[in-house]
Amino acid sequence: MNHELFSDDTPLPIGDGALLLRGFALGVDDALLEAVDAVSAEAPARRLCTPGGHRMSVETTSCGRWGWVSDAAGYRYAECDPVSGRAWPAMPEPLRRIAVAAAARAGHAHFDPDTCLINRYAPGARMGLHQDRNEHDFSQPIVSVSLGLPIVFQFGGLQRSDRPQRVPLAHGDVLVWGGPTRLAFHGVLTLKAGIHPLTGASRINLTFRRAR
DNA sequence: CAGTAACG
DNA sequence: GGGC
Repeated sequence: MNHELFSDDTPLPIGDGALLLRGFALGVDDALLEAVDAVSAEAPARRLCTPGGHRMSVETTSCGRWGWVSDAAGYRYAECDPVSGRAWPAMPEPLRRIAVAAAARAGHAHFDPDTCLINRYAPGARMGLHQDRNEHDFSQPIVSVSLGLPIVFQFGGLQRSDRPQRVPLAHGDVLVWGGPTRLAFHGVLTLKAGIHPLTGASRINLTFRRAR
């Protein structure tokens, strides 16, 4: 029996222009987590507030030219970390490489991310349905890397009222969406408690985008 | 509404 | 768990 025939890396379509690359980051997971630790040492993750005044349940930091921030003034990209007043840490090469490779695998040959949002989920943390729409160029896709504990991703449509499909995500999975679904509503359900050998009691999500 | 609460 |  040739198992090569059955262990293919064919991207799984989850929508029009939206693909799940199962285990795509598995070979470089250690390097990614090491990079996340380095970024977090320079720009510690913190819980942001939404414009509506609610504290988000995830802990957020960023690297790259731009960092995603949210406060009473709204959602936006900032060149400096508002906590330190300094520029965000540079995007570590292992992070950039996996994002560019995943985008290419999904058919986006010229993805050039200038920001990586790092979200840490502890048990009980979640992310409600939302659109990534603070970027300037919607022709560039979104690349999302899952590390650590599994979670259920929700991928909806272009309207909040569209019922999202549920996609279980595991350590090493990578999602790429763009084109017709670039503005699709998405989120994740509440993280359940567990222990992952590499991340312990948490899940880490890396979201790569071209902000400008 | 990148949110919570209340309610079926 | 899903919609407002």
